[in-house]
Amino acid sequence: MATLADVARRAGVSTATASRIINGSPKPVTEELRTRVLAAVAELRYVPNAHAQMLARNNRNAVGVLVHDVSDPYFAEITRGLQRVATAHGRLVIICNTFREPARELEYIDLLHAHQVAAIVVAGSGYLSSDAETELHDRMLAFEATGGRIAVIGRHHHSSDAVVPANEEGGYLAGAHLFELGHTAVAVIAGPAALTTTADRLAGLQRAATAFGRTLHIVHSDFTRDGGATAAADLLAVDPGLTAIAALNDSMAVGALAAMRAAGRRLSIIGFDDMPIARDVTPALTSVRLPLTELGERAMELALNPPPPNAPPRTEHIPAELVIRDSTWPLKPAT
Amino acid sequence: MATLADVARRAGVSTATASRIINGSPKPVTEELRTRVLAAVAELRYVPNAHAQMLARNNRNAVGVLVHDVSDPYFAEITRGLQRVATAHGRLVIICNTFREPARELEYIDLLHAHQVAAIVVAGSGYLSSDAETELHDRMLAFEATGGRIAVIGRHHHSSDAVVPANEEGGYLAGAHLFELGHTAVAVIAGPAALTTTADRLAGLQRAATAFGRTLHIVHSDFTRDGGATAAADLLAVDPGLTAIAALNDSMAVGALAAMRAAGRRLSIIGFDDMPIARDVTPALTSVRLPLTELGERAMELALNPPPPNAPPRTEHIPAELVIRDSTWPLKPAT
DNA sequence: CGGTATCAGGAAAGCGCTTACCTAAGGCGA
DNA sequence: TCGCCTTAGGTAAGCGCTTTCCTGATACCG
Repeated sequence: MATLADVARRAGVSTATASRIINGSPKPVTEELRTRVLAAVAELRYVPNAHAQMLARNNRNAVGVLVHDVSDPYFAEITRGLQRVATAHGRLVIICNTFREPARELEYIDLLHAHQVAAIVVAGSGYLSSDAETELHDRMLAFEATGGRIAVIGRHHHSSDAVVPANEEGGYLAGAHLFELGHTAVAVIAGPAALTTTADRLAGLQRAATAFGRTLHIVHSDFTRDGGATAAADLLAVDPGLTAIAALNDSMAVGALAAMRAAGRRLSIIGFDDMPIARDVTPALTSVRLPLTELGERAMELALNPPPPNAPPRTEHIPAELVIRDSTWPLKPAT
Repeated sequence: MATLADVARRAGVSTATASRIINGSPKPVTEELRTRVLAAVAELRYVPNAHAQMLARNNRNAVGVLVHDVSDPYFAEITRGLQRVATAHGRLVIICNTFREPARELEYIDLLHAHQVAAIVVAGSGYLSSDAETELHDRMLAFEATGGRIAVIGRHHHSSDAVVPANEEGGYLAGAHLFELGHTAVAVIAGPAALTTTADRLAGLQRAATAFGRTLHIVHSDFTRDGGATAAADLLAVDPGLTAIAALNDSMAVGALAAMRAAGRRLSIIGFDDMPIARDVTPALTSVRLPLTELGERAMELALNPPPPNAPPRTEHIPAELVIRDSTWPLKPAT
């Protein structure tokens, strides 16, 4: 591994000069030396050691991202947004996949901290009052105390900058839509009860139910397609009178659609997030749209642009929007 | 930012001792000091500086991954596999999104090199004989020359370890399937002509066409859902006699399905990759399955387990498999 | 009781870079 | 001609760690 010293020796200059030339420092240098050094760099295939640079310069250039699972389209979409703006700022992005294990989140926060990242974006639902969650919060504070920046997406930490998707409002939108169509027997396929995202969306749905004087049949699943399919199958078996289902994300809605097809039933169904798949299933899925990529972009912007000193944490609300397609229709009075 | 020296001072020991205790070195230390140091660590919220550690230890622990686009389900799936085994080995994964720009690939290779990663996995199709491609190859060699390991997925570099999906065979499978069903007027919606993946899959299709004494109508698109939709719409307009379409990935197949629906036409259609969405569209998509997650896992294993010295590069072939669903059917003779 | 083996802990030399500071050589005006 | 300011380049002090080697103290042996 060629070092700067090798380059300097080969070019017959000091490491100081070599360093200046390679980094294009403002210090003037004769053309002669410049070409010699650059030639040495090329011949030795010299690549500077980033760790040494970080250490010497003491600047932070990378940013870390914590996601539950990159291969989940929900996070993939968010990640895309995060990466777009990070790249635009010339930042290296380190993506950490927690595989939905809270313990891994803690590990990764420290790891990113150790790697001197400039900022950490924590994406994805938090857990309702768990030990891991407060522990995480602690570490986030510790990281911020050392000058690092934190932005969270959809978490309920009110000490860091946050972009918060309108989960509750979205839930309301979904519920209101179904009730306005005349449905009375509606079930909700929710995500894991421990997640704040589940809780928030559910709260909105409940608010709609109350407003319309209705009740909801709630079951919990796991936000996956197959989980949604199973939940829907159970629901159809247990509650034959059901006319509509609200799934708390599109993956589960798609699963539910498959289950309904398998059971030969047709219920109105509404999803959440409006992921790309929504328009390609049959019937095309009505969904509560959340601009995922934008969520990521906003969060990265918060993370990268430090707020004025001693300002309170910034919060950016991202509205939800109902996208009506073919999977919901008015309930016809029983014939 | 607390340093080791701070911890040592606070615990009243030397940095050497502090370092040993924190890293659990085998050197024996009195319980007394151990607790003092650990207490200092906790009080100061000390997190070691990973850059300094890298520099001092001179070991490489991270691994880099180059993908065209994480949010593309194809790469998301591969990335998942990569990450699973990297995490199992306790490695930090740095994912670099090239946004399909060859120039960015070069940049990132150097960046990962500079960051002293232990290995780089280059995922995703290469370009047929472009300058950027040979340049990339050069840099890969330079990286390997410094002791770094490289594994490529589906690229035609025969100097590094590689896992190669059976693109050609898969193409043949797709073609043979369509021809066996009696289709004669079949079109192919290919990816960008410059990509090796396109070329390989196409070659297999051509081989099948030759074997069955048929010809193919080929159009190039961009591997995206909307690109596929546009291409299919054009195809339907230009060539009304078409009875089957082979799309070179599932995204385009899904788009084609949508275009056909819009045009009120029903042709047999076959996709490629068997991504999760394939079973959820209507009709469920027949597809040439490539185990994407496994592709990623294999590649990371190659990258992490160095081969015996001076052995030739290893190549792992991953077979393709035809998954027949509802989107392909026998051609009924025109009535 | 001297000598050596054992042990806990510290001093200090790097790891590869950046950069503040210094030096030597010209160039200039007076 | 002298003194001083540029200018081009070098010297060396870190950045925060790890680790080799060393020291002083204690234990153990004959």
